[in-house]
Amino acid sequence: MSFDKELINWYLDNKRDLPWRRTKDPYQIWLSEIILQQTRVEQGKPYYFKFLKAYPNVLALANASEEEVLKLWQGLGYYSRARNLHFTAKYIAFDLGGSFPASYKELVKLKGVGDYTAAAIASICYEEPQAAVDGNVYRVLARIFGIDTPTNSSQGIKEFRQLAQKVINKDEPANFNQALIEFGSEQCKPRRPLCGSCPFVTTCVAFNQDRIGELPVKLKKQKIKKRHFNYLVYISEEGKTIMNQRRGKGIWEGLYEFPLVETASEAQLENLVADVPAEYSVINKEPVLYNDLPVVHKLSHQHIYTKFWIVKCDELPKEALSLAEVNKLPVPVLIENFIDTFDF
DNA sequence: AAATCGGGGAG
DNA sequence: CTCCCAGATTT
Repeated sequence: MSFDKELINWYLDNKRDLPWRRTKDPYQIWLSEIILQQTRVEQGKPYYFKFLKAYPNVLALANASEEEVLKLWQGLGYYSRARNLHFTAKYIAFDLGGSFPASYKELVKLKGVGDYTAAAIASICYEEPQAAVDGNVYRVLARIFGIDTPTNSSQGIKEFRQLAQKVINKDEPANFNQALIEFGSEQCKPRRPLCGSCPFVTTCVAFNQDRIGELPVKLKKQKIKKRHFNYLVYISEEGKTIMNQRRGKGIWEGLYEFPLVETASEAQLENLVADVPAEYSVINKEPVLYNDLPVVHKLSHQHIYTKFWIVKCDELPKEALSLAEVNKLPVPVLIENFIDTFDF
């Protein structure tokens, strides 16, 4: 039997009952695909339910505020996804009259929708034969067809997409694409794949050449940078504090945090006070270090060593917020964890 | 072409 | 600890 039909048969016998597999509504498929970018299914599920409940359709999402969307996205990471999701919802609702783009060519123009996501939506919702190549697909194709081009190189991206496009089943691209992804996730797993029950074991190049552990090939990852964050947690007598929104490029764009003083190395009280910006001159008492050991917040490309400094003061500017107001703001997990453990 | 952007689970 | 997850965008 041909590769595509064998794969689809495997899928029909083994596919999981996932919530977004019960619909072909482009809004719901789009939402699920954005949430699942670089995100495990089990991590994304609760967010999919939350978003669908809060925003049942694209107009509801379009009518929300960006801050509200970011708050719902809090904890999922890669927050540009949430901002692009909201931007695109407004574009579809208000500029396209609420009707979703219905082809790969149009879908890929949407902000936050790249090659993979456009192909996924086009195939699942409209049965357009466009290969959706994600991390799972790279792994399956690299092993079965014995391809050692690095999957994250320009060559590899082009080569794997061409191969996927060549072997796709054009009669049922929705099933084929999801089958390839599901197969990579559940059968041809990164470590210890289930070769003993694999329908392609006789033809799989990697298995027959004993190269399962070598494929797929990925280029080395970048070095992790260390950063030192000092958060000034102001507390007024009426229990209010100061929060700022992160602007510009960089991590956590659009999220809120306490006034931040970043230092080149771990700060001590003496060199910290000298670095406190003038706009926080309301300080009338010295910062008191809350955590003796810096909290290490580990991201995929940087480690953030964090010290929280408590600054008790008589009064704060009008923009100071109560704890109830703080809890409505979207914040990074690092800040959320602090707020949860600190007794205001 | 390479860097950047989160957080968490698995081994 | 390392790897990687239903990738996209910017530099």
